[in-house]
Amino acid sequence: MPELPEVETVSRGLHRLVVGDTIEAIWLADYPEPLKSPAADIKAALRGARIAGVRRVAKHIVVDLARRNKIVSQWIVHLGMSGRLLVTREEDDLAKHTHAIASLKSGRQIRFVDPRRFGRLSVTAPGQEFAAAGKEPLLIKFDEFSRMFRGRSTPIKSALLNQKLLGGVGNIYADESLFRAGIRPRRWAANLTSANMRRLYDSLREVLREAIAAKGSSVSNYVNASGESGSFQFHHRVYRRTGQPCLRCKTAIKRIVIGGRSTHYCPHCQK
DNA sequence: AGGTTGACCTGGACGC
DNA sequence: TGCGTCCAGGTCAACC
Repeated sequence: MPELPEVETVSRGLHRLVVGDTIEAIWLADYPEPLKSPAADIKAALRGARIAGVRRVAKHIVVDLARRNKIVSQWIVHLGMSGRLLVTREEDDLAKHTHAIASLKSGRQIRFVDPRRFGRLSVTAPGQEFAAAGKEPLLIKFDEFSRMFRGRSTPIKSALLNQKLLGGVGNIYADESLFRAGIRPRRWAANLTSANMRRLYDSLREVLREAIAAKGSSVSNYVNASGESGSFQFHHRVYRRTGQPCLRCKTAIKRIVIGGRSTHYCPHCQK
């Protein structure tokens, strides 16, 4: 479900709601799937820790945990396809598929809910884990962006989704940025001209910024930490618009499969 | 080593 | 109502 703009929205909301609060207790469901770290490690890292901040790295939510004013560990949440991280009151009804609950000193709770169980929870030492991760699309310079895709024998759509290259781009924003750049998703990354690269770089950053401003896309159940939907789904130009007229030229939007992922594009506007 | 595929899950939409 | 099929915002391990 969540790509960079949705994870950014959840992180900001969580930060606003819980920064400075202290985790008093942690409950983990009695099965291992969502846990990338041993349950005992997660409990030990969270219990008694103060939340120094919440931020986003690629598609990960990182909760900085402090003891005696020093950040000593990071709680890392990946939402997978269907994960939600919600700040609730203690007495609020428990959603089905709630896998973890952190109870806060303020009386509220952070709940991790994830029907499909593709999401993951882990804890690491500060600074670890992300050294080898992909570059942030909103921070990377054009030269490096361009160099990253040069010589790759794979469709540009697949390269955009490769989290070892860029971190945070998923299926919606890959399709939307390729539409804005006028590039066919099946074009090989290696065959893009530098003008193509420039348009893709600008389009990707533009669509991500607009989506963050709209608090993300809610195509099925995505909600932020307060349970509110985003609105960027109303601004999608190709994603899940198969058969509908292109907003620029009226040609029917096509759906194909690239790397096992649904891919939407305009056969007239994208070359 | 880089690239591709299928497995991992639940649930909603749709057709019969 | 029910049953089958297809689809869904993402990764990974296992293959070539």
